[in-house]
Amino acid sequence: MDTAIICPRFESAISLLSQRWTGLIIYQLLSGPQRFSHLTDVIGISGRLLSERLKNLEAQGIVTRTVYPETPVRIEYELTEKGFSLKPVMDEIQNWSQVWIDPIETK
Amino acid sequence: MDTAIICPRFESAISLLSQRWTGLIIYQLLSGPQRFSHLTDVIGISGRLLSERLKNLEAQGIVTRTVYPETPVRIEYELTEKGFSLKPVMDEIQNWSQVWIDPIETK
DNA sequence: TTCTTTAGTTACTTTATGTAACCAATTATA
DNA sequence: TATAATTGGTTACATAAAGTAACTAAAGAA
Repeated sequence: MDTAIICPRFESAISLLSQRWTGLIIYQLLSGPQRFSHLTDVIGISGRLLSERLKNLEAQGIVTRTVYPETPVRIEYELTEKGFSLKPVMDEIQNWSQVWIDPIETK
Repeated sequence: MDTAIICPRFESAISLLSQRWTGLIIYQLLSGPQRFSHLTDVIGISGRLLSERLKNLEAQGIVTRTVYPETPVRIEYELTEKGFSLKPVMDEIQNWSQVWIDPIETK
């Protein structure tokens, strides 16, 4: 019985990225702090799910939420160091996609 | 209106990895060809979903399926070059997880 | 007072996933 | 000959997650 077990830390990390939208949110935030409505526009996610995902990412220390009490209120989401350090992962996904994904079928 | 659009190839790649189990299956197959039942055991995925995912990965040219008509039949799943070239992505996820995931809470 | 804007939330429908029982093919065993 | 064992699935059904669209709170502007 070759019961080679998968590294729990890897499993935890991949379960984060396996959650729908999470990878895209992090990727998008790599280009700097952004507000809620901008994220919905650019990513194409609904407010309901974006709200849920951002709360989750905040709870995991990947994203911070900052309130600017202007009018109307401005709230910005930004990657923490932990979040930003996912850049090499995103870069490799980008690299792979440039080589292997046909731009015509793009899903 | 800053309608910066997300690269469609990146989006396509991340939607692949955002599908539950897909990342783990690819990661596991990086260590060599493996059969159906071994994958269910190691990954902890049900036969129903493993079957679905493998068909999908095969259709995308990421995995091949080989039948060995022994007794009982042996069927092996193996990464293609396209699949194997996701190794750098998996390596970076691994790296990140070693630095940022606390082994105690592991999800 | 009514309107706008941002950042959400709520209620409801549709899709994806989890679970467990079942099936076909093939050979070994009683 | 009938029964069992093994692999690689599939089917049917229950539960969880995601999609959709309407709604809300806060706060200043018209």
